[in-house]
Amino acid sequence: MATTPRWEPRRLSAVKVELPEGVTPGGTRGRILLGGLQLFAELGFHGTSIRDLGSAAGINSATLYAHYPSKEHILAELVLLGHQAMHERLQQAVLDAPAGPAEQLRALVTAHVYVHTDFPLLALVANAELHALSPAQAAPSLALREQTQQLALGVVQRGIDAGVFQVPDAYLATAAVSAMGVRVASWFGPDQPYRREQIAQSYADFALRVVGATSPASTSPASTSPADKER
Amino acid sequence: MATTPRWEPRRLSAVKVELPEGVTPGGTRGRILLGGLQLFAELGFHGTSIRDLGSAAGINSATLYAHYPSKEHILAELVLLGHQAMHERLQQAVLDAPAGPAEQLRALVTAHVYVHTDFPLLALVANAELHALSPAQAAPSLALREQTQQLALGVVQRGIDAGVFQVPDAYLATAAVSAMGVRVASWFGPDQPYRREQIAQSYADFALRVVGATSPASTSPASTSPADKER
DNA sequence: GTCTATACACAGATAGAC
DNA sequence: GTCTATCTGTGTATAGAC
Repeated sequence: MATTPRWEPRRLSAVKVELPEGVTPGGTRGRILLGGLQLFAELGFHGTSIRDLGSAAGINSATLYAHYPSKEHILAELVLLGHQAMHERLQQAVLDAPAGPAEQLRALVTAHVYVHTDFPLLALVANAELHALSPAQAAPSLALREQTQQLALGVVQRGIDAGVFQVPDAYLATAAVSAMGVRVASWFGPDQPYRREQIAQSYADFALRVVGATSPASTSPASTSPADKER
Repeated sequence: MATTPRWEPRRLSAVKVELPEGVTPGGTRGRILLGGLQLFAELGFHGTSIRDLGSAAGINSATLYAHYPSKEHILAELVLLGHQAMHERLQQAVLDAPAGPAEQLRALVTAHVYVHTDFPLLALVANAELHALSPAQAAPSLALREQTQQLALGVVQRGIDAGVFQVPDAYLATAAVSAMGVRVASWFGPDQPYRREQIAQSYADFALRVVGATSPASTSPASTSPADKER
């Protein structure tokens, strides 16, 4: 058999297909982008054909080329949007937070979780399909990623330097905290019992515990319980 | 341009391409499996052609079909090997550990990190390419995955029930701890300054902090620093 | 901008000789 | 088991009419 039927199990729950406010282009270009978001998240870049993309956007595959010069350009735009949204929100979170390292880390992790709960498809595509881009197309996103990582690393390092975080290595702690949030995009959805606020608060508590925050800026040492338990 | 040249940036550091002891078949079949491990990790299942697989194994692409009935079967074997290795090692770690929840969680996280540092390619393929398998081919791996998750969840829950873990929700804590280890496969390699033992110990410390272990079974509250710092 | 039609490289897989 | 040669569908992308 030479064909590849589409029996692949869904990679994500039934999540709303949407992009951050104000960045979705209007008209056909917007529909192409949203279709690409869903398909790339579900089947991967190489698993998605331009005919798939055309169908999802309600147009013939040839019409795609009136809007994007290649399939790769569609992915590149999505990956960049994802990295921009991440960087903007984390940077704003730190800017809006009180001055202490604990408060800033809490703000950072909260925003990190929210990006992954609010735009799980975009986060997944930006992370998992970045490797399918050419170096030139990936470069802007990689630069943003580096900046975002430095932002988080800086918060942790300043907490250590100030003596309010008790953790031997800033990088390992940052990597661990970052990993927690990234993974949320893989399981968050309407078919599980946790609300976004609850996950964000719990994960912020976890992060402060990981870095060994002496007087955690937590609302309570235990947060809340899930809306309903079925796990 | 209708062709797709292979300029994709590498998804992983230059890691040794190997499978757990005793599971690599001999001869050509083994070379096919190892070649598939490298290629699927680097380019993804859909990004790898059967001609790529043949070249990597040093044979003609047609010869593949004397060993596997389809390209998908090669991936299926790799994904299953990955899930088996994970489940066996985590189960053994818990069995070998002292009885307390803190000691068991430490053993679990240590083993979890080691699987990801010792077989990062296999862990990546098992996690990231599982979705490319048909439901029938994915089923055994999904069953193992479920068992492994229950193993970890059980350790955390027993710690909570025994009153030695102080965390409001077992599932969120387990998901967070699991995420930390999974991500290690994406950055561990010879080009970074951390040794596997150091990561494992730090992450076990992090895990005990996340669950709020009262008297942590840690060797020290601070573990060690990296061999050399360049992060 | 959108379509139909099509070009042409490559995909997975098979036939049959050795 | 391994090869050469080949089948056939699908891939990305383009040409040209409307």
